[in-house]
Amino acid sequence: MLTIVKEQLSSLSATPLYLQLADMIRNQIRDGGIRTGEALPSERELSDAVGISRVTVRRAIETLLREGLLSRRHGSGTYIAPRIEQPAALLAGFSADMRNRGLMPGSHWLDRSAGLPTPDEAMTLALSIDQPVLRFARVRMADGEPLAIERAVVPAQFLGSVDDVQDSLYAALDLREARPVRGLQRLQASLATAAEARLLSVPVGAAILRIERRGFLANGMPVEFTRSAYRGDRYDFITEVRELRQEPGRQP
Amino acid sequence: MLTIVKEQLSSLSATPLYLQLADMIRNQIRDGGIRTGEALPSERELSDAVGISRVTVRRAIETLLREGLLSRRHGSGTYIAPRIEQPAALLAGFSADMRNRGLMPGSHWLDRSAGLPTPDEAMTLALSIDQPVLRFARVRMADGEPLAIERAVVPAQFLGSVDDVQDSLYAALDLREARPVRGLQRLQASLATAAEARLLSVPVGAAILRIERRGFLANGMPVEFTRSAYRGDRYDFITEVRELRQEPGRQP
DNA sequence: GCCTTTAACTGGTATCTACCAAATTCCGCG
DNA sequence: CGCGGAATTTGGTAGATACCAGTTAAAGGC
Repeated sequence: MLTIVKEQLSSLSATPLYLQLADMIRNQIRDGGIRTGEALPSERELSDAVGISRVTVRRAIETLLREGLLSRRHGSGTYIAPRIEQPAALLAGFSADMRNRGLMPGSHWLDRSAGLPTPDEAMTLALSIDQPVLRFARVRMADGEPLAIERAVVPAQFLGSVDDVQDSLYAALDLREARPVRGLQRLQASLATAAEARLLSVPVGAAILRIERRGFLANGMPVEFTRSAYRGDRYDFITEVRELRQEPGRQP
Repeated sequence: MLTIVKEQLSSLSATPLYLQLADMIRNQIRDGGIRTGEALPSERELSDAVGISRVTVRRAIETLLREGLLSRRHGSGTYIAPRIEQPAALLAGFSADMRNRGLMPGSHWLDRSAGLPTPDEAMTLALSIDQPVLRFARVRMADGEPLAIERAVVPAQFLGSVDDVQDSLYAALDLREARPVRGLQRLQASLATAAEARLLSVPVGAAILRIERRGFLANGMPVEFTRSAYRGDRYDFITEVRELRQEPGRQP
């Protein structure tokens, strides 16, 4: 049973009502107040139980649908979706990714410098070849063991100097309000070169997962171009795919 | 300049108005009627140009925002997002994936049989060990060359018999209205075993991209468990990542 | 001339209302 | 008792309206 407390919603708050309601429902789902498969109260019930309009209730439900927490069936009701594991790769940087997996992130620097873009970097970052970029190359560790080599290139305009990046590139971009909200990643299986093998302490010819990521701002401007090489024996990449049109589902 | 033809919208049509409008705008963007960066007419303008309410216009725009075609700025306007390539892996089966890449899909069967699930198959498909499953194993080809080995397992309840699957597994599932709408994929780099090397005509120890996919219905029921081995030298996997909260973007 | 203020845009949230369409429930007929 | 069909309940779409909140550009004052 879902218990919605009318008094917890405030139209004076800065956050919109529909997000407040969404949070409320999300928390109750997380805290186990409602079992999976169980139905939510109908939109009309919710609406006048909480004293907000049905349209607003629907908006709240829609955000939760998009997160995959609920599923709707026309004519039947709105149900709590079965617990699903979150894909690890939700536009998280390496540090966040590792923490999600319960591992201790670490790194040591290979290179941190300013310079000019190579032709293909200029191309993918939509720069002219005289606009400076910053380069960050690190060996990334998980629980003290080398896991990946990461080489990031960022247009200098988005970061003051290379020293702004201490632990996390994304944290530094966040401060400048230049955190990417969208990314395109390319994954490929390959073999370790001699240099990579040495840095990752694996034999030459070991399996390597190469990930190339481009990060974009909301307006589409590219901010990040990162090429990584992950140890194939220690790392797997989880991703979620959906249909574009998310229509109401069926349920027996 | 965007030209919206009022007469093309019909409230009699089966598809809702907001989707009709979204299609209309989407087509004009694709056909290059409007340049990237350019602003759409304001919601109010659109609204009374087409003769539909602003709420409906907003719904149309929202679906295009989610597809990444538009970006909105509070107080400023709605803009065409810069052209972005579509991620190939949009819950497409192998055949559709290959056609997207401009390659001719093909396959030859290794196995097509009914049986009982192994313990880990039963686990991931949420079956008991006495519920029958169908197995499909194929070598997948692109333009006549072997590209991947694909082994799919589907609970028998979702397909009549193994003969229902001719070319495409997804087409067969579609007919029974059991097409997955959501999938979780796990990618890992690895090396070719002797058996794989023979089937894919690569040397033993070549780079292999292993993809494990679980497909789910809208209600969360698992319908598909597929393990594939792709040639690392011929295949790369493209994926898109987003922030959960998609808020309006900034633009200079 | 420049800077500040103000007014006129823009999208963002929220209301009430009406009706359509899919599922389910209930009831009466055979 | 079983089945079919009507009534009810659920979500889905669409409208008109009001006001709030950022942005931008024009109007005003210095």
